[in-house]
Amino acid sequence: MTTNRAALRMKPRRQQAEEALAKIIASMKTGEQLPPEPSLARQLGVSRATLREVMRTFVERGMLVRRHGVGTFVSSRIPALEAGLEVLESIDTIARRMGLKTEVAHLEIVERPATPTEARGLDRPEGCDVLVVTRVISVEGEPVADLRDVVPLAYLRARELGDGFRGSVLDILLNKPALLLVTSKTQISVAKATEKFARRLGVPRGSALLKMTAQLYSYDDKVVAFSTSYFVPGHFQFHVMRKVSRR
Amino acid sequence: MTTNRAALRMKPRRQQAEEALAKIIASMKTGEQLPPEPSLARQLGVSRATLREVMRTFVERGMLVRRHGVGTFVSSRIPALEAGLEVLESIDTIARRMGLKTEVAHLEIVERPATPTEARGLDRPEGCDVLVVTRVISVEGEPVADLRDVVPLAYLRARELGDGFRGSVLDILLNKPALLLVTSKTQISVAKATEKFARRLGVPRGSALLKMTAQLYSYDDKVVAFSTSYFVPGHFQFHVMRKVSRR
DNA sequence: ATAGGCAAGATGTCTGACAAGTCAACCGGT
DNA sequence: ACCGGTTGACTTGTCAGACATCTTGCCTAT
Repeated sequence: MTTNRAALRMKPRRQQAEEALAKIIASMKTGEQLPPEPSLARQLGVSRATLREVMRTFVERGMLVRRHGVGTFVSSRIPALEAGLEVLESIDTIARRMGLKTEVAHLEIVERPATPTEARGLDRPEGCDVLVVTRVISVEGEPVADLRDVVPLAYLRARELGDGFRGSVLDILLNKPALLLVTSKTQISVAKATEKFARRLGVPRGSALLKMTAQLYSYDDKVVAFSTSYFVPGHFQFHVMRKVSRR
Repeated sequence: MTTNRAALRMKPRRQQAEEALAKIIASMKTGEQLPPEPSLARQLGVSRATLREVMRTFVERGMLVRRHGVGTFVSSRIPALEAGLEVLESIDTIARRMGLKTEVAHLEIVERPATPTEARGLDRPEGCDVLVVTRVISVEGEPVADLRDVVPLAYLRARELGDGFRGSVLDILLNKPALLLVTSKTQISVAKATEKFARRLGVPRGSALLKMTAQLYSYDDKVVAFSTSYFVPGHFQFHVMRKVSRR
């Protein structure tokens, strides 16, 4: 077999170098200067051209600043993405990284036709069949989020959510190699807790909730999932690193 | 004078190519394939290595997807940053782009020692002298945001805010070439309108507001400004494009 | 029909060179 | 002693060409 499976393909050298450089950056203080490109390339075992492509990604993320004729400097090490919004991750993944335990409550999994709002969010005809997963996520016993994911049946069926379902539809979608998810567009707003949400989240009725709605896009720009989340403030700290518009 | 001023320095070829490629991408449909690198490089008048660095930035932003041995494809054209959070812009700039008029009310400009909270946000000793600018921004007559910017006097003085001050401290800081601002870290949460905010923003007391606090960093990672903003929901739609964590 | 080989064409990487910017040390004239 | 320009070392920016590797589809031998 000449075609090798994606799973056991070796990492491209660029990616190896990227991880290695990330470690180097993490070990340096802010404002410190990196070694010159030629020696850094030798150190990482790649050519200067490849190294420069790698560095470009870090510049794009705002972690490195280059000054022509002077050098390359560590700008701000985004601290291993604590709960930053640049990268889409499931609450479960974030909580696990912070060493916290999550539980699922009020779990409800149904297959039914999409409502008009859901159809619009999915960019699909109204009434198309979708899988709807609703649940409340608790971290260390405290309810922190009310989540609803809507996915067309073509992408996910109810039976694929095994009994070990920990509440993350996203993690399941990410593990379907055929989908090749790329980006998510997340809208941010606020909402007041209705009677129902107040009861489910254990907060006073009318208290302010952080509301996020998101569309998950595959590489060909199809909407794979449409999700609505309500977060109880104070439990998760969301932040986003923003680039200053370049001159 | 052998050293030329930053203002009239020619754009590096990479940046020219970046802008040209952005236009090409914008003119293409999603999923469409780009020309091969060699011909694209010729078309843009740069070498393949430079073109690849440029492409890397678009890949990093999720606008291009590359498949080894196959080609490069247009993924999703982030629609010319409507009010996305990836790039830091002033409300004034956003509103102007949308063709709306802004006004400033309750403007208050004082120089005084920093409060403990402000000092912590600025990562400076408590009581250091700062410039504090507070105001309410209205768009088309409707109050939409209550803003407070805190800047150490070393970076900005009250007298630098001319009489034509349109409410954007950010735009003034961006136009100070010596600062070289790079990134901003913005925390997102919610708050309920207190008596004071309710009156200033013309909303019922206790209604939910979107709260953002941000630190503005210069290239050497000094905090140049610390700002707190309260947004009336519904007037601005904030969203953020999130990358899926790479495998 | 089908499996295997093969070649075309795409991205991935490397090498070595030169261009351009920055900074500091140096040096001559005042 | 001071000031101004020059030089040179060192950095990032860009280039050209070559080869490696991956994917795909065609084409042939079975």
